[in-house]
Amino acid sequence: MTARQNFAYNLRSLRSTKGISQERLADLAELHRTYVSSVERCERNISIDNMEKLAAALGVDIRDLLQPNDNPSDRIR
Amino acid sequence: MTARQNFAYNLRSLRSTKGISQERLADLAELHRTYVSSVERCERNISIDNMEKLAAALGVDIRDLLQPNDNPSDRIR
DNA sequence: GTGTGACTTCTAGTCCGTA
DNA sequence: ATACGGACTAGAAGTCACA
Repeated sequence: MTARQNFAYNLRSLRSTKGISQERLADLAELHRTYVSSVERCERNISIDNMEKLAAALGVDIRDLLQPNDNPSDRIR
Repeated sequence: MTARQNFAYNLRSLRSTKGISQERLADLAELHRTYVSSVERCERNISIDNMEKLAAALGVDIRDLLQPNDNPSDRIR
């Protein structure tokens, strides 16, 4: 369970809870749609500035996106 | 008070509380001494992987390094 | 022990497309 | 609405010499 995996999982989870699309989130955070997609798929080593942008776009604290969770898919890796 | 500023401040603060040098921390985290220095001075837009390395080296949770604080120097900026 | 500028290598991040 | 690929540019990673 890396920080990156937690971030990816929480991002997707929070985003869909709020009912917004990757595209919309990307716009709000001023990032590219495909980039948000790759972050959620845990492919990217995101920087702190962009983590903050995404957190702000979702209206949460950056630490909320780093909260440990035990999503099954992470355990597989 | 950006996430970056919080991280920088907490890193330095926690590190010196533990009484270890930048050099020692860098070794523990497998990063370069001058890189740690520049992160503490808020010059670098550090990535999540390196944040995790530093947190692990200090024996704390990554979220502890993102805790908001009201250090005076940040207010000046 | 730390700060800093300069530098190269590597990847983050964008933009175009297809499915 | 999302995944994924290729090609590209911006910027982070990583190192060094010197103060």
